[in-house]
This record gives sequence, structure tokens and C-alpha cells, in this order.
Amino acid sequence: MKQEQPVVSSLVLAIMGLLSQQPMSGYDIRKLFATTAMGHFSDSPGAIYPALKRCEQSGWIKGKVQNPESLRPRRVFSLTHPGRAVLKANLTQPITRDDIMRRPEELILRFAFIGESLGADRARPYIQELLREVEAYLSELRAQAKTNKDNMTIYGRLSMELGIEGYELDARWARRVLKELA
Amino acid sequence: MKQEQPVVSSLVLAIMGLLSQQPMSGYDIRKLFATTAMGHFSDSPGAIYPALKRCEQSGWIKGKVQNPESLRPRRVFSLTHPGRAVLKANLTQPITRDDIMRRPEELILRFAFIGESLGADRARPYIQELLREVEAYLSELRAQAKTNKDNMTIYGRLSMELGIEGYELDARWARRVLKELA
DNA sequence: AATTTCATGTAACCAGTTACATGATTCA
DNA sequence: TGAATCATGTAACTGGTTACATGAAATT
Repeated sequence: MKQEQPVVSSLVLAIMGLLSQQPMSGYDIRKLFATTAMGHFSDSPGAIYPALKRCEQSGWIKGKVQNPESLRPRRVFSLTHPGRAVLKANLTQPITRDDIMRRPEELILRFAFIGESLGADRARPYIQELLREVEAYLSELRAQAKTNKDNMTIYGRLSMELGIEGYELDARWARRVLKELA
Repeated sequence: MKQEQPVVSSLVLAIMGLLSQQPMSGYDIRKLFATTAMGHFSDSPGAIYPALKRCEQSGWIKGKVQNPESLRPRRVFSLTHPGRAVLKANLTQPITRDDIMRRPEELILRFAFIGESLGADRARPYIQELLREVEAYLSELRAQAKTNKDNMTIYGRLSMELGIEGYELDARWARRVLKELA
């Protein structure tokens, strides 16, 4: 029934998530990355066009030329059915400790795409899972801060505090989201 | 007078910052990455040992074998003088919008290393600069949220809110740091 | 006796960065 | 008319990931 789908990179996830909402060109994606809050993605053509090419070669997206007579025809991409399956599989992947520690922004991006493409019934359990994982990591971080507090400089302590408060913010946000989605 | 120094990657910055505090082996670094809050760095040997090799080839660090008779001798690295200069140059680089948007954790790491190796007199202006840049970006983000609030889904809005609150937390933290360092 | 930890490294692969290249169209 | 924007792409380089490999010492 459920096939194993490849794990895609943050960039590919972002591209496919955007294309799931509306077809767009590489240039459109670049502009979005350059001008909106999705700005932690590079808008460099050397990242985006090759990524689009790979996705197309994998059969996840399909480009359609809008102005065939032009020298540099604008190509508008949309998700294929297999592409939708890959996107969904990646969005609903379990949240790992590694995600929490190393790709927090990707987790928020996933939330937005889950909500927009799968609805609140999927977004809610996702946020519950996120909250659980964040709180588990938080208690580890707090324990670490406690045991290390004596052999830490003031700079180390302050940095650690910001890290902890960041995850505390995530947890509060997650609770707020659950309320708003109730 | 002031020479231009190469811009190093996050990983190399982290390694050199650690070595500036005390000499250690690749294995020590791996353990730190694997067990402490520096965990957003990969502890994979395939990342760390080649990075150490590159730094040594550039003359920024120097390894000293502790147990020469062993088959796999433990090599303890320390910063060289040129290495200190490279580290300092990288730590005191101006904070860019790109840093704020794409490498916030690196900015905090820089703060810790600046404090520990250059002292509070350097850490304070660094935090002031950080605060300025964060607030500048914050007002852009808020303006964006305002203009886009009508054509945004609830998921987009919630994600955006977390982003903004994250930077607000950074700003509050920066002000607290300035007080504590006063 | 078996497993975990200490300890260092390499090789193939892949994806992102930087820089380059092209050329039409629109705006100042 | 000159600059900015629209629009797509490639090539060389670099660095990180994954997986593999080795073997001693300490622990269970």
C-alpha cells in the first residue's frame, strides 16, 4: 500500500510545497525566496534551476512552456501525481530530534504546507507531535544547563539561555496554534 | 595593515573557536557536537576530519601526536598565530542581513567566541550591532506581514508570527545581554 | 566473550555557491 | 540611451553526507 518515498532536501521540499499551491516558474520561486520571509532559501539560479531539473527528471514536477516562440521561454511547473505523493510522504514524516536541533525552520515550513494542502485535521496532530518533541528536547537542554552552569562562562550561559528560550517560544507557539486550530 | 582574511564556514568557525579555548582532538570535537547544545553541527567524522585537515593545510591549526607508538595516534590540535588572526577576522566581520536570515545560530556562536576570546569590550558592540540589524529586519518583516495579511492562509500567518516572535526574542535577549555586560 | 567506547581516517556521491552567459522588455 | 527587470540556464568548485574501514582499550 504505502510505498517508501525518497527523503527530499529542504530546498526541494520548499519548491514542491510552493508548486502544490500554484504552478509557477523558476523565476517566480526565486522572487519569492528573495523578497518574502522564505528568505533563508537562496534565490541563486544555480540552486533553483538544477533543483527543478532534478525534480522534473524524477517525474515529480512537469514544466509547461508558456511562450514557445521566445528565445528563453518561460516554463511554468506544476506537481504531478507522483510528486504529490512524494510531497505528502515528506510532510508527514515523523519529527526527529535531528529535525528539532538542526532544521527548525523546515519544521515550520512543513506545518504551513501540511495545513494548506492536507488541512487542519493533519496540521493538529503534527503540531502535537512537534510540541512533544520540543518539550522532550527542552528538558534535556535544561538539565544540561544545570549540570554545566558552574564550568560555563557568562557568554556560554547567555548563549545557552537564548537557545532554551527559543524552544520555549516554539512550545508556547505550538499551544497557541492548537487553540486556534481547535 | 589589516589583511583580508578568508571567510570560513560555520563548521570551521566552530572548530577554530573551540580550539582557541583549548587544544583538542577531532574526537573531542565530535563528542562536543554529539552531546552538547552545539548539536546542530554534524558529529560525522566525514565532516570533521577533512575540515581539520584543510585548516591544518592552510596553516591555521597544528596537530600534535600524543601517543606516537600507537597505530591510530591521538592528534591534539591547537590554533597557530595565523589561525588566531583568521578566527578574529571572521568573528569581527560585520553582521549582514544574510547572516540574520540564514545563519542566526552562527551569530550566537560568534557572540560566545567573541566574548571568550576578545572580552566584553568587543562583545558589547557586537551585540549592539546585532540588535540594530535584528530590529531593522523586524520592521521589514512586520511591514510584510501587514501588507500580506489578507492574502495569507491561517497557516501562513501563524508561521510568520513565529518567525517574527523569534526575532523579537533575539532583540529582547540582546538588550538583556547589554545590561548583564554593562 | 561480546559489546561499547576510544580514535582516526577515506571514498563516492550529491547539492549548494559563485560566477558566468544570454538576450528581450520595460522604465527612467 | 542606459539601467533595471524578466527569464533561464551552465560550469567549476567546495564542502557535507553516508558508508566503509581499522583496531586498541575498557566495560559488561
